[in-house]
Amino acid sequence: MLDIKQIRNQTEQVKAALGRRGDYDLSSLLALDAQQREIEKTRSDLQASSNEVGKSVGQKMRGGADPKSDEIKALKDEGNRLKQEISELEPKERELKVQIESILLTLPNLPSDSTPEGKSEDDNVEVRRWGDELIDADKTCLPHYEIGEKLGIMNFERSVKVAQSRFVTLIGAGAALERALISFMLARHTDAGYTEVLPPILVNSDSMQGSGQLPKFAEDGFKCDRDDLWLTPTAEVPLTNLHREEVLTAEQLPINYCAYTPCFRREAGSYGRDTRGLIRLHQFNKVEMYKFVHPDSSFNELEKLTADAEDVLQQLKLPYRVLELCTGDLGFGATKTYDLEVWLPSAGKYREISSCSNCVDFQGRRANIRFKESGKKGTQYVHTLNGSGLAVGRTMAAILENYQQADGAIAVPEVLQKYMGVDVIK
RNA sequence: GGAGAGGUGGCAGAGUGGUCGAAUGCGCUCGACUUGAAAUCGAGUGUACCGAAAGGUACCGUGGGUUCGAAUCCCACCCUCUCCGCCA
Repeated sequence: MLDIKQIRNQTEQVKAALGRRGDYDLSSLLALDAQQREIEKTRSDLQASSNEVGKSVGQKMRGGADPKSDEIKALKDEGNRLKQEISELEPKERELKVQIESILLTLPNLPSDSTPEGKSEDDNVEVRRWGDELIDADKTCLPHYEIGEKLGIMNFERSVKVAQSRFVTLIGAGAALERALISFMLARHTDAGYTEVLPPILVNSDSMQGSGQLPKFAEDGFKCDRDDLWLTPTAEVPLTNLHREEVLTAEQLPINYCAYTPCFRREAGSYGRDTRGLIRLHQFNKVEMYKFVHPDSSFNELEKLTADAEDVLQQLKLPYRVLELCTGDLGFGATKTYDLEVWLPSAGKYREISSCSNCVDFQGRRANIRFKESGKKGTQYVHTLNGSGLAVGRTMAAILENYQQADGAIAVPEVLQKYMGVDVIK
């Protein structure tokens, strides 16, 4: 959520920054805000008078005044009159606040100054590449889902029977490889100083709003209606909300979490895309990294977070590139994002496998997560960052394709061998 | 799911209609005493919004109601705990 004060006081800057992402009209928001403030001022003055009246009645009564005296009666009448006036303003003020809030909740975060200009993913800027492509795109290279089905380690058809399309069942070495990847990633991150968390994966609507999924993206989520619970689309949701409505101390920061969770997405609006394989499923596994940090360090922390995600790919010796997202492709809550794309030889292109974002105070304000610096008055919102480290299914896809051997077997990446207990899948 | 108890400041805990944003204790900060520390003593110590400031408003789980006035009374809801039932 954006800061209404900033919108009010630095309107032109906010407009310009939002304008880089799309078309946003702030005039009605500002008008509502001005109205609300005026009503609030009037109401709180009336309230002060009313409190005065109440106090003086109390004083006189204790002083032995007759409750039926004209003096007391006059005060009560005055109190009633004020109450009447206040009660007329209150609903208006409340309504205005609701309207303002609902507009604020739909405004995306402001892009950072360094975020490149652009309309779509085509305008993202490549920052660097890493690794040699193990397999030439020219060479006959099977897509991961064909490899998987041939080896009997994944099954899509039966998953349709069990659930529906866009689900997978992993079997034998496939299931073991997925588990090995999760363990390996978590081990890597905990070594790097992240605390492992296994959070609830059903989350309530307040949590979904706190991290930015609601109200705007309700269509993307799976919901258990009877209970006001949603299946988490990403561990970012429970991790953000772990500290919702809290005031942390500056000494507690930074807080670094990593978490493995299944993730659930409807993938509405992507019916034709990536219909086969592990790339776009309704349910997938992900290891997420998450940071709560001091505002001074969040951009620096984004570089570290991205490096921690890259480290997983490097350990697995998977070629990848790093993109900085342009204004048109930036996620709703993010101010600056690096995407990691892994090389998929069957497609002859790089595919997103991680997204690392600095949300600055956007989620902190939404979820009311603050911190206090000793000696300083008041509180500040924490900055939050999230990054996949990594999407597990897509990592498996990359491994199957990049590590396939001439005989159709899959070499197990060295760092996974101790988790798998074998060095080849055939 | 059934029965009962309860939700008050960082924590513990008092407060059952008025001067209560809230006693007291602990914690924390500053000061005094001390060679230093402990102990002791003194002062201070919530958050948000409005305001240049003085100051004002709101907040005692949440939302409504009664009243001139609500932490306190009434209604609804939420949550937590204990016991029973069910259960990985």
